Amino acid sequence: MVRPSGKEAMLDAAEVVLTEQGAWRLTLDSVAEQAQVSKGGLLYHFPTKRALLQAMVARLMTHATERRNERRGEDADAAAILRADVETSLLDEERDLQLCAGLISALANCPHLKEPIRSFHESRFADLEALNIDQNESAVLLLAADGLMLMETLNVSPFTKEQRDALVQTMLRMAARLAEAPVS
Amino acid sequence: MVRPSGKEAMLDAAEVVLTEQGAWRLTLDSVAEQAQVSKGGLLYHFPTKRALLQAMVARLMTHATERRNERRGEDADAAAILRADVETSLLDEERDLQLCAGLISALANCPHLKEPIRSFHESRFADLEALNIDQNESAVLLLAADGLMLMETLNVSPFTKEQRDALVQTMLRMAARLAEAPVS
DNA sequence: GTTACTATACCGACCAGACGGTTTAGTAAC
DNA sequence: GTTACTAAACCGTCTGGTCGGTATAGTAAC
Repeated sequence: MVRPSGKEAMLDAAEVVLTEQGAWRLTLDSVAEQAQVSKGGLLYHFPTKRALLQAMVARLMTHATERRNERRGEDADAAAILRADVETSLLDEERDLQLCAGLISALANCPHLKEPIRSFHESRFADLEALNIDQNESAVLLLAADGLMLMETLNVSPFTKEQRDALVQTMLRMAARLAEAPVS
Repeated sequence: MVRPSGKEAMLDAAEVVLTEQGAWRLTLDSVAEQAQVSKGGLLYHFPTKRALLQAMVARLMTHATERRNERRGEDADAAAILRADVETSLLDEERDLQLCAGLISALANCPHLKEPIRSFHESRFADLEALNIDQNESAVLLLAADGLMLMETLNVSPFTKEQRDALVQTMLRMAARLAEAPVS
């Protein structure tokens, strides 16, 4: 039987456990079970739990960056980029929300593992500088999208579906307005 | 000696542990130690850990609501209310940030304990309805403040101090503009 | 004023289970 | 022989929770 270097499969399994069972059940045993691998096999590739978490964050941020770049396209103008960034923040799939929620608590006690996440956001906001639009107001708009996403992730969003839809429409309208306005 | 009904002192202790040691160290033992009480004494007042968490959330939300109402004052106009809400979101004390971060992970695995938090936010946004300003744009502004706060809480904020200051100024400027603009 | 009882508040030893991690012995493909 | 595992026992630690007991204060009959 061909072994496709089970590392990726193990990371997949860890994501499944994280989304379906939460951060408190993300144990070496449960990840190994989900990956249909022995605990020893798991620890062969990730010598500590921290190493596993680190690899998970790295892969997730790589994927997030790829997805963002996809959605932006190649030669997009300011309006398209702003809109893409707002839309990318507003994770629509339940799985992504749960994954994000899981990550937040899984990484709560090892702050320096969150550096890739911080740096991901840094590049997001840095990209606004090249855009000939009001950077601060644009950043506020992106922050609002992030805020809504985080509230939903943490399950404390107070909005009904209708209210949420209206908010998203408003954000997209504001994005268009910002892209057209002159730099202040 | 007057007995101050140790319950409040125990909740104080739990907050200290949460801010200073994080959610993973928020154990019955460490709370009892911090409160200078035996574990049995702690469990006498809070029969389960969940009950302790619930009491913590309840007290924190009560305090948060009080603080928000204080900052708003009595007969504030739309501009003052918007500004107060933005400023209240942007927790400036390190302790509040850590407390919030701790809560987030402490409550990660018991979602229904977060209902008081959701309801706190609900009332925040519902108050915008009485204000004769654009509700959606105002909500977007508040969300941006929440987004910045949550990023700082989760320790993934990509902004320098100068960038953050500029963002806050921009939010306050947007608040003033919104309060003056007619309802769309 | 002693005895009997109750309620409140608390102590601290103990327990069963889970967890991260180690170790050992073995397998099987290349 | 190296790489990539399996299987299972095991260790030390920590955790939430239980349980029997204790200290103090108050009540009230006698």
